[in-house]
Amino acid sequence: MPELPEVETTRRGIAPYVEGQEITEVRVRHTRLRVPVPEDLPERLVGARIGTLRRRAKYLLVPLAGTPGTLLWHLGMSGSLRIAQVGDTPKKHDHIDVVLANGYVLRYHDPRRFGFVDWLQADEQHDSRLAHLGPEPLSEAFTGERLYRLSRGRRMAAKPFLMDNRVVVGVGNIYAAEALFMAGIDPRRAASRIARVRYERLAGAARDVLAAAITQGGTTLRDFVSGQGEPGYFAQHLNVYGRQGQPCRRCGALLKHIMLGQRASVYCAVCQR
DNA sequence: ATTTGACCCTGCATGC
DNA sequence: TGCATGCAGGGTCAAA
Repeated sequence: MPELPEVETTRRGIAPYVEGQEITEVRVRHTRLRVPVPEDLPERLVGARIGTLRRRAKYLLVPLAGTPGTLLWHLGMSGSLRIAQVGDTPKKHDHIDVVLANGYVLRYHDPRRFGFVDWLQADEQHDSRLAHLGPEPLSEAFTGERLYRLSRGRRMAAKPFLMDNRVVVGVGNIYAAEALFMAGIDPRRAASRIARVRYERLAGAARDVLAAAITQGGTTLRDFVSGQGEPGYFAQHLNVYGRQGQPCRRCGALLKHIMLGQRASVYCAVCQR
């Protein structure tokens, strides 16, 4: 899926086309997403106006202006939201269309259907999906000190620890691998056995790599596209993800590939300790 | 309590 | 060419 930079790229890409627009029609072609599409989606959306889009972790929040209703949209592993024109023929796996008064269509595409769209509980603080999320990685609340404190007594490997949404949100498989490389930390190292100063480096690395990826419009591996259908250009900046067997850009050693928590992990055994 | 593994689903690359 | 296998930007739940 889209990790945080890809969701943020999507939000920025579609916002100019959808914000302030009235919804004139909703077409649901496939209701069986990870969470079934709410049956009342069309009737509640049609006639409503879209407010300012927000993002929390990898969720996109779509408020309906002047009402307490807000859509919670998650792109799963293979989901994308794109701007289409009225009349563009839907392709395979284009599951939902939100037709707007300006002639554009917000179109949801998701081959694997791990994503979903659902109503956010009126109170964001009490929504079970958002309530226990850790801080945004680009916020002041995300610090090396926090990583250090939460890691005490945790035997799990550093990489799955960094990908734990209660620790910090939005860091998925690509950017966890990249941040650990930048910080020189072995992804297998027990979280409890990493010193405070090294966590400060890791927090800084995670912030830097996510910010750089947003600037580049995200990472396109197979199928990620922005709201306007553009790929992201961060893939060419990846140091380790997907580069197993290739030379480390820093020391030249061949990058290793292991599985950690069911996820592929690539790292440099020389630079990461 | 923490941690691991299975699972949701389709598409694609690989190997026989 | 066909078929089987395994893996892919995530998150949730049960079981160990």
